[in-house]
Amino acid sequence: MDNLLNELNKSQRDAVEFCDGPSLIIAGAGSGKTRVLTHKIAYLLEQGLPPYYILALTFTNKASREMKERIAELVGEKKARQLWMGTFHSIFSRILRMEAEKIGFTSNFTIFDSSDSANLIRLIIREMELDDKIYKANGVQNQISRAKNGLITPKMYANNREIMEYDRISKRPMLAEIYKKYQSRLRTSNSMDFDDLLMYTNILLRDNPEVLENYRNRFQYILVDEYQDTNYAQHLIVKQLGEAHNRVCVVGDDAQSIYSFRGANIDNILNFKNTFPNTQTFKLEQNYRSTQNIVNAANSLIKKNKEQIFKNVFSENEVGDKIEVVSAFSDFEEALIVSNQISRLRFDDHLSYSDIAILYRTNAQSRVFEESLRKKNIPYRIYGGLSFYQRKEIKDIIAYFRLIVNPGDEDAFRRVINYPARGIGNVTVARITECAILHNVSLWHVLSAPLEYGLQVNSGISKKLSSFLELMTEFVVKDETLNAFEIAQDILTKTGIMKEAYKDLTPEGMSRAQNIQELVNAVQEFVSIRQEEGIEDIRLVDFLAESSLLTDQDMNNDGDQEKVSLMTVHSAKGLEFKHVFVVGVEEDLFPSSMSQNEIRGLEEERRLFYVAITRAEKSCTITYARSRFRNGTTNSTRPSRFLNDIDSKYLSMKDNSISFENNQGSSDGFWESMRQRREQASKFATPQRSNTPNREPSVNAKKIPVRNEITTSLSMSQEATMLTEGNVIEHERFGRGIVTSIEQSGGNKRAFVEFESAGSKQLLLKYAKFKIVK
DNA sequence: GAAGCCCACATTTTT
DNA sequence: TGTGGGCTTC
Repeated sequence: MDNLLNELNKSQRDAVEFCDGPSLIIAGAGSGKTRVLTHKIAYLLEQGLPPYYILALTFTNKASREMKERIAELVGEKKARQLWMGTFHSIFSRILRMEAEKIGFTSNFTIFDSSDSANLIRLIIREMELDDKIYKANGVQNQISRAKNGLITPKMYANNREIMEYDRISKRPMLAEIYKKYQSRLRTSNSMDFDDLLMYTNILLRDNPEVLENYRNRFQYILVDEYQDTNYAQHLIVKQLGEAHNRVCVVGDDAQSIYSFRGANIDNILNFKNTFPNTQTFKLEQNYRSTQNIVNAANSLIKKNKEQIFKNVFSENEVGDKIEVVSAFSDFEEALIVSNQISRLRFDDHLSYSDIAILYRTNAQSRVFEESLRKKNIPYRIYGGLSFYQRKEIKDIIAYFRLIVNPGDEDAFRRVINYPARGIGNVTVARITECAILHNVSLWHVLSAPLEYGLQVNSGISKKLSSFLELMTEFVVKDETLNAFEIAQDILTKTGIMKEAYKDLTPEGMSRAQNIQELVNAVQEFVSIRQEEGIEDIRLVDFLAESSLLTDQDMNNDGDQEKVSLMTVHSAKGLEFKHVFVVGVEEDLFPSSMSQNEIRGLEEERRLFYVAITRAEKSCTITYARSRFRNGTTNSTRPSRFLNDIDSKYLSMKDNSISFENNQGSSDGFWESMRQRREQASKFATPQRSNTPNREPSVNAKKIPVRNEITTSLSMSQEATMLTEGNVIEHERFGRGIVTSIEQSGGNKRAFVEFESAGSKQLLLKYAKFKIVK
């Protein structure tokens, strides 16, 4: 245990050791927040608290995975695995599945992602014959989401005079009705959207005291990461579960709260002390990540915000270079300057490409950088954009999975019924929908008993419908016995999707086929990982439950390759790079024009800028352009007010002719800045080298190499039969490890292996993929 | 039912 | 500019 605490500084140790009441850990950027959380959990375990009594909540799967791994290193794989650790959404969807009947769902409910729910909302707006210029699907979705995050049910919405008045004034009086219909359609579908997972958890805990009591007792210690990003629904869950025993520890940094547009409420962290009386506050103020200059510059910026918890973040690292501020003539030149400087950083400062990031405010800005990087043969990777699970071909296949697991799923039904084309058109689907709404049943019900629900279609269509029903029923039946991988393969062949995908030889078609193959691989991997761990019965429903909460960030991002990272500032949160370029730092872009109306919006933008700068370890360059191509036209732009917020002693501004007050600037100033800009550009220019490594331009889309087909054989391999205690093996995923014991139970032979890097695992030998090394 | 055309539109997006 | 949705046409 000494060991455990010795790795921490004084304030980190204090935070870890305090376990007997509510605590709030304000963790400045780069102050070792994850370290504290993981060590705290390890400390609790060493104090004798069983792992299954600890609830640890994060916002991303990635964060929870990383934390689990680090805890496993401290206390061993077995204990780490027994923790209740995951994202809010995954933990509570698990609980909701167990308690589904109590809230009128069944445990196989499916989850609508944002585009699924936008589709349904769009459909409802059309069915209600409302003007979709006034009722825009995205806007309505946002409004509904905000209501749900605030735990306002459709009924409460309609009964809330203030909201109704607001909707009336903003000429959207039917919002309450749309919300009501949307929610009832989801229910008929036995489906929930992301926000429902939190809202229904609250409803479950509110209406079922015995359930609340049960989980209150179970979760004897609750930890929450990134508390500044919680919304009301999440806050209330933590409050309800935590207030019985009061052992709640939340970690966060109010200065990094950047998700208010998703319902995050910074007040949750600002007022945490009021929610849990006698809260002990700990502040982690030493930044281990960045140079003094970067930390000081960021401090001087964030000081301009009114609403914040006082803290004094400092660095004892080297002083470091000043932040360089570079002005470019246009967005194209900005990209050129940045890519030139990247070459210089690599060849002169010996940075690896993966040490470098380009951060921007909006995704649309990535394009010019892509082009200039490609021209210079600099490998890069773009984060964000369309994620794997959002691609049409993937969504369509997942829709089959969803419909089989949960035939009520309306969105899945719509996607699948005419894919691949089987002659069932919109008119027919509309008729089915009508019947379904009339009888308040799912589309699937109508399909299964068309006569009973009075579905009027001609005999040709009727035949097509019944053969579709037959096909789906076959899958549903098979799903009872086949595992997820087997049924997935069956679906792809029986529907002809696979055949069709491989027929298309256009580049897009081939990329689609590759994505489908990748999905198949993902299902296979999902099954085989669990089989190796000794779980035998892995169903489609399990795959779906997990994959519907995954995002692109969770996919194995083909290693830490030598690539420059391009991403929005939002998605850079939590990451760090040796050198960071913050680009497009202009008025109306950063801060965004949309968020300048209210002070709170502007403060959030400033926090966002703070997040951007504090990603940098060694050095940081801020760039802005004087003109920018946006939405089809070129506009002149001015430097961001945020540049003025940073104390100039931490900046090296090459272009001192810029006047922040005077937007236009004198023509002298303009030409002066042009001249300096030229100097700047030539300073960064590196002569083109013919022997640039990594010639291959990196591909923007996430194309994951197709793995070789792995044949899953059910009999043990030669290797497996020969395996004995003391053998060293090389496992496909876990790497090298030594066999500590072999156990025979039932028909299954298991090996307990201590891996060099992956920790101790037990492998079921008939599935495990490895080679004996000695 | 599918392709093609036109039009409106355009932050950020952990789940 | 470039994308996605909806409408029209064959």
